[in-house]
Amino acid sequence: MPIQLTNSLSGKKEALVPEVAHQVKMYVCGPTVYNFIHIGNARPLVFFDVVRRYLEFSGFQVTYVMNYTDIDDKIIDRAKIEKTDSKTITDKYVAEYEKDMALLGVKNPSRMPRVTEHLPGIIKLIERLIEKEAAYVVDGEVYFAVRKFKPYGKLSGKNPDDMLSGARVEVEAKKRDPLDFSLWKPRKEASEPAWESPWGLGRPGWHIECSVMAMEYLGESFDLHGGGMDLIHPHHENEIAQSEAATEKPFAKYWMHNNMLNMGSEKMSKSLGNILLTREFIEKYSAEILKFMLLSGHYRSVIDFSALHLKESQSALHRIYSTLHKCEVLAPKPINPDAKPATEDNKAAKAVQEFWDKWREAMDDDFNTAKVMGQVFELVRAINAMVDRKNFQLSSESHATAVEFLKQMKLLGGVINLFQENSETYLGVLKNLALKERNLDAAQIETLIQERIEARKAKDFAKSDTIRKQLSDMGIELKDAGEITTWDVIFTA
RNA sequence: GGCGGCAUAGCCAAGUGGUAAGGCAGAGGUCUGCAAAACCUCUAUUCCCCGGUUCGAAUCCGGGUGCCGCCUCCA
Repeated sequence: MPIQLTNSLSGKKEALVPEVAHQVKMYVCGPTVYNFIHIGNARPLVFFDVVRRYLEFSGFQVTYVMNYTDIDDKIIDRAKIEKTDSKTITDKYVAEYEKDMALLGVKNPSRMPRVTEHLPGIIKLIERLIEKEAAYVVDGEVYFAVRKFKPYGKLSGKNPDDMLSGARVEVEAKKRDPLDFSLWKPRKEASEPAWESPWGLGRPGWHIECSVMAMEYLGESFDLHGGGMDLIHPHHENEIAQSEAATEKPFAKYWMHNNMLNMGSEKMSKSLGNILLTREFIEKYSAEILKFMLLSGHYRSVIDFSALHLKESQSALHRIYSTLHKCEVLAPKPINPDAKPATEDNKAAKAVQEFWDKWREAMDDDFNTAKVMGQVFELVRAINAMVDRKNFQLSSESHATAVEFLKQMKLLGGVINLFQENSETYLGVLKNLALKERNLDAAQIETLIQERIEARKAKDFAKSDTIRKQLSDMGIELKDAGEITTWDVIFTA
């Protein structure tokens, strides 16, 4: 069964058949490097990394290109604010972006080219378009002639004739048609970064860079182009127009678009100001929860970010890690040769066995990570039923299941970029984050717990309960498993 | 105004013709000194509304309604 994906170009699910067998060439629009990224920006970063990982896992050799847009008005503005030059700004935020990628555990794309390194290619492509009369020059500015490219609108479904009515199309006297967009802009101020070109000093427009960099590293036709849904028009539509007008070949065969992340039922965006920085989120709640939230919904659905949603995700993810933890503890323990397998053992063994096919089937079907999460929880329940039953003894069967469970989860985790952490570490990190947030001290908690253990031994339950109440008021939850008492931090929204 | 997308329980969320996954929250039970955790059971006769196609629809078609996105920089 080949991998199916929803192609925005056709609006339908299609089988992924790359141009060259066993190789996928993919391009995803990267960041404009003038600021830290917010968690909405993290969505395509995390999702397309999963796409790449799953393709590689499925045996494809993937060439993954993600660009840095390091020429842009906002960069120039930012440089003014920080009283420095564009290069300093872009270098800084490229480094910060890479830090965020590392924190998210996102694999480095095969290439991360920058626009400033591709001026010759950009100029060459613009010249090619002018030769073909798909573009024209007016006073040092080069425009793409949208009407010359007949299929314009094939990705977004927008008809050029409809686009003018009621739309906010910028009317510029220099343009032959209001829909035409800029390929090359002349320099306005001496302080702006600018490059020599046949049309004078200036810089490239926004869209042309992606066409050039994609073609440079992937060829004039390649397999998969990704990005956020908000880029469909005009950015991706324009990429298609420029590229196909120049090469007269299909640009990308498949287009995939992730939906938005909303905050307060509006798109999270820098211009609206309703943002939460990826860095802040990770410091406060961990990267794991962010990834879990992003992958718990289908990539084509809107995710509404809220405190409640966050809390639910924390609890849910905690459940998975607790089960991983149980099995990690069990794995090195000696097997009881007298233990006989119980019904729960058989059920769990079967669940683990079937898991492998199930999650791959879900991933084959348009990268349905949300469905995979459901499957994970079903498996978790089966494992819990085995491990937590009364009089559990580690039979060779249950031991094998626990070990296989860990193995399968690591395998899946390697694909969806989750569950890679040692559960002890993960749960510990969560605790520390929560303690820090509440200004609590772990040593103090341990002391109280020790006192309670003593009280319980002495059957002084009144004192034991007082201490437990005291801890619960601090947001600490106790779990007694026989002689052993562990603790957790209660999540708050 | 045009073009996309979405609408499933208190909340989050899978499910594109065969009779509603999963998670969170809640209720009861097992376990426990009592709890918590875990497990078991329960919690949408019904999938925004109205028509239609079909033996059969949350799923397909037509018409509404509502929300989001894009048409300006945006993942």
